[in-house]
Amino acid sequence: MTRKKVELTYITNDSKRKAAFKKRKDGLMKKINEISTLCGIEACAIIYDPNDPKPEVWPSPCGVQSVVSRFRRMPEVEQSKKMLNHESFLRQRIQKAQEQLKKQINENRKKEMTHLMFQYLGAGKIFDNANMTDLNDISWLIDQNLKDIERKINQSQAQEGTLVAENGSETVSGEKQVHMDHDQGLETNMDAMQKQNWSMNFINGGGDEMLPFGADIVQSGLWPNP
Amino acid sequence: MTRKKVELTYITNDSKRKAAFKKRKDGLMKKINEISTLCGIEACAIIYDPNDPKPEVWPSPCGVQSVVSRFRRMPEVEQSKKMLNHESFLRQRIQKAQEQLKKQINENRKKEMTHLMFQYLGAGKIFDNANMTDLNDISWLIDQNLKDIERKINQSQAQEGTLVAENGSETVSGEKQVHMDHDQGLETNMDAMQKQNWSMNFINGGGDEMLPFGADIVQSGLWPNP
DNA sequence: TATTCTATCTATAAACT
DNA sequence: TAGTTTATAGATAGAAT
Repeated sequence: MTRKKVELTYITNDSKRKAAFKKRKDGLMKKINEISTLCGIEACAIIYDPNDPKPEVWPSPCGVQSVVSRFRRMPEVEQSKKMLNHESFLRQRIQKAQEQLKKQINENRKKEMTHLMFQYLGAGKIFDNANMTDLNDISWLIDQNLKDIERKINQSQAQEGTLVAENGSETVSGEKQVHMDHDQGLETNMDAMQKQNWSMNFINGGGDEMLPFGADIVQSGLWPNP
Repeated sequence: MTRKKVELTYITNDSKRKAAFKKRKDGLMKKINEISTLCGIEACAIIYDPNDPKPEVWPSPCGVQSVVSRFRRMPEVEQSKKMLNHESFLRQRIQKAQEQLKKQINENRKKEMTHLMFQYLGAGKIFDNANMTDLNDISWLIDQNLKDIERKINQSQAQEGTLVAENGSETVSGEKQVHMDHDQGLETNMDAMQKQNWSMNFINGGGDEMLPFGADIVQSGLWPNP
């Protein structure tokens, strides 16, 4: 019952294509009207229905003539300079997709390492049979988590500063406090999955800096070079 | 915290307008690309950023030239014939809005009358101090409801036809049955609102014929005539 | 200022009339 | 076939970075 994600290819079914055309043409016209009004810019669109020799245009035949002649007045060289044509449009989209993919790979790696980290911690084992890359990443991950906790503690201390001072005690160093918590965590026998959940929570809640790994995977031939 | 419904007027705030322009231009280009691919049609768009003498075009300068020259080859008279220009575009939108308004007014009237009807029924009063129009509408409403119930009874009888015949008894007339139910309903002391809910349920569930009232209200000067 | 994020609005595919 | 309805995919305003 879930609507599909619209595959971007020619719709072969005649009636469906016709229906889609009508809807999308209307939507497009609405959008052009909106951007023109909202942003006060000149724009036009021309759309040909293959079953009809007369095109649909916006904003009006005269408006189109005006925009088109302005377009034609410009020398060919200028035209192709900074313009967004079909090719650069596709480049743009590919680049965006690459960036998204990169992010996703990074996210996946992060989760993987978090999982691995707590497997080790939960089992009370030492990191001896993990490979070098994993160890580096886990190390980085732990550092990030610590920094995150420090940041949060500093924040809450800033908020409760007056309260602490009234008790007459010195403010404890955020960093020391954190390391103690972390070490204690190593000794408990909490279920690994629970820990992971907790971990994911504060990772997602805190800053989401880019991990240092997996950043160049997408450059290795899957996509054409821009 | 709720996002506003975007008022369709020029955005005066410079940075907001610029941001909106970028987003909407990208969206528009994506849409043109999609309709062109999905429906296999020729189309082009030209958009001028006032801060940049070079327009953004789709699908490419050459593609635009091609579509534009095809457009220009057509005699002026033909151009303005069946085309959707700015004016007819606005007409279309106004007409749509009018139809929606008409529907909404009708819906409101329907609910109002249903409410009124059950106020009377619930209080066990006669319809003596209601005005003529209300009485007509309530009457129509009741008729519709009765027809709806008959239809449903006929349907279920058609389904259970064999079962009834096996019991050796004659099938009771749907209409008679209905009237009895309705009369009994008049004598009970059910809470009026409960009845209304019940009423709304079967009204919405059944056929939603147009009520005979309120249909011409929007014609009385609020909107320009198409 | 530009980019990213997210809550919300809008477009529209699919089902139904 | 064309219009209507409904639920989801997609666009985007406003906030955060």
